[in-house]
Amino acid sequence: MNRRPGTAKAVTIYDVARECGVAASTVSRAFSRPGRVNPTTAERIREAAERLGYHTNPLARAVTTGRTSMIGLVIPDITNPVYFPVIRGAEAAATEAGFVLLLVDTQESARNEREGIERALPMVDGLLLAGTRMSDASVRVIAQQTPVVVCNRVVTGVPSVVPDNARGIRRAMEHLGSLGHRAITYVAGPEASWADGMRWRAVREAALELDLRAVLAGPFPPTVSGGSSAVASLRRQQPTAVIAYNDLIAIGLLRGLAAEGVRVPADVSVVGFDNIFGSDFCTPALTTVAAPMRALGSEALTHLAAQIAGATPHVSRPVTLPAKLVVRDSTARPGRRRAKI
Amino acid sequence: MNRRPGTAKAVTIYDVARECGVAASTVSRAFSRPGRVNPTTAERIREAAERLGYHTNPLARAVTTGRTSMIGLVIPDITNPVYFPVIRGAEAAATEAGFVLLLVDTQESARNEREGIERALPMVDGLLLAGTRMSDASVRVIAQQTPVVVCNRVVTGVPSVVPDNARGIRRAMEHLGSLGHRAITYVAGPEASWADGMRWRAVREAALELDLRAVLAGPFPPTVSGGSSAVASLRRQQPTAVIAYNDLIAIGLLRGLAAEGVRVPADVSVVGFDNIFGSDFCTPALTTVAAPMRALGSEALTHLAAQIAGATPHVSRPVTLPAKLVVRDSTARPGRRRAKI
DNA sequence: GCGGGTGCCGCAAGCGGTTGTCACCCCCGA
DNA sequence: TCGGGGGTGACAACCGCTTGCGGCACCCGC
Repeated sequence: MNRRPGTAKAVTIYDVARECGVAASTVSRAFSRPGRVNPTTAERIREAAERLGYHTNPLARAVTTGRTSMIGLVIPDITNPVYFPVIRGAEAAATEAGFVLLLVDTQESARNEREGIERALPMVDGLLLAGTRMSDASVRVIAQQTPVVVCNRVVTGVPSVVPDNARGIRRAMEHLGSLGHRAITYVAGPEASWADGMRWRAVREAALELDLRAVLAGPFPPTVSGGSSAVASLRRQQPTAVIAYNDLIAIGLLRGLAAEGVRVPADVSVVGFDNIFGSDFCTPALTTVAAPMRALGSEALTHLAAQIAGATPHVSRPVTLPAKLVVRDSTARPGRRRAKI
Repeated sequence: MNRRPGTAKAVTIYDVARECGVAASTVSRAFSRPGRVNPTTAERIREAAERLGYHTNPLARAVTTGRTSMIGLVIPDITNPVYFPVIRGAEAAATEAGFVLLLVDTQESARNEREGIERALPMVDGLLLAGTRMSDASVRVIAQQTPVVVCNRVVTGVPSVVPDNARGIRRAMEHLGSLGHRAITYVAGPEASWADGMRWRAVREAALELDLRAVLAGPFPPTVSGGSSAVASLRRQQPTAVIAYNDLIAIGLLRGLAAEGVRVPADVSVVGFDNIFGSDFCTPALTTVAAPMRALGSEALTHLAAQIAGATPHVSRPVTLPAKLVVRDSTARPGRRRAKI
């Protein structure tokens, strides 16, 4: 460690060893493999280490063991509120499991993602891919090089943890159906998104089972402004109820609709997806399908840690966490349409 | 690198060296110190490295050089929307400068913060403290061990980058004053917060200069529910205008006020702080003091990188970035009070 | 033709730990 | 009393890369 002048040189196992008259290897073992060294010696070493302020250097350890105790967290857009709880969940589980998180924000770019992963790869024990934009094949390639868990998407052959969106959508459709809506428009997110395909399919299936009609609008960018811009295209379809790809779009919809004088929920009901920060204090408060994002993060990380520890990854089917419908103020019985939209 | 069975062994400088008949040290130099080796040899090496898929192992490098190319990003609460843009800014600047970010979420706990920093310390080249909860003295202690930049707070003796909150508040006070408000209540955040003290002081000073009256309410937790709970204590003071410690409190205020039938801005104007995600789509849209958080993050990281590269930290006074007032719908002329609050 | 630069590259010693191997000691049982 | 075995701890090699030092060519000028 070439510390800058003025900063003390880090204390090493050799210092500790000298201090209490044992070999460096004994010090090493005292920490990495307790039981392999006499309890009293170990105690002496531990005490000396404490006194000297010794901390084992994770980097040096990593060179020989190949294990860094770091996990790469790959996020498409750290600015997207959906990911906050998953980061938090992952962080908590990581410190719990003795790992530290390396952040890779790819800014929604596949190139950035590739480069970021490449840069992180040599220094992490595993990768947590939260909403990756890569192809299934690419993910599988990565997964062959290092332990990987995918979060919020399923890639066959790679351990995945996802919310039970189908069920959440089913609940939303039931809710809308019971309110008296006959046709539901799904306002789609980005085409490349795995989740989008999944959700649209779930909407169609639920529609079939519940004897409703499913209509597609979009795709739109999964942002507030994307949602606002969707209003125009909705004008043709005159829906009484829409389910948006996510809350960001739903909120954009709310704003765009309000700007055109369309009342929510009186004129049109809107359901969001994700229950993000803010979905409760927009106007009207958004009815939304809530996935347990925080649990998703921690669950994914726990699996990853297990896999790193040597557990064989469990890939037969994805870990599924329950999603629920949060009913708030943006849904109601269909009213007399004022044909304004 | 003890890679798990099934994964290929990483290729090293020795492989590359053998491949093109030079010594390993030459390969090393070809990458770390171009110019120190013959251009044609360097090219040959680079080409062989490419062919073999060689990537220099940052960990091994770190062992000898003591430089890891990692920067620790310490965030009190990753779930707080204020930090998203600073993370984003820091991330962008980090990759720009060839660093990677180690995330330390302290969950608002000083103990977590201490432990997290301790854990991160041996593997980072520097620390970016965004809104730390530690004491000035503790921060200075850390800063003696490793390069540190503090973001969104000033610690004397340690390089800091902060928004020009005083000026933002001044603008807000002017705005409120020109609307006709005579007394402004500051709804305080956590007492331990540096920013809170700073803001309250700025409110008082601006009040003095503008011939307004400044009133203090609080402290309250800097959360939406904290803001809601502040409504009760506001009832006594009957303010016509409040400035909240942050947008979270302001939004809570909005909701609590609405629940009691108090109209914003007709009965009371509210100004927030931070311009977080959601402050534009709450109802009414929040007038708020907007700090350039993203710039804060990137600026702080840039300074940190410079410091790591050997620049002497510039601590005489904090780097100050402009803040501005975003006027939206939550402020208006004081109306006839309905004495409901 | 020879001494002295200079440019390029190899040697080997680390950096701070980990770990396989082996020597040693002590205790126990025969 | 002696042999064997288990428990401890030391030695040294090694992980992949960096770097000080020095050797070797080659070129220049006198």
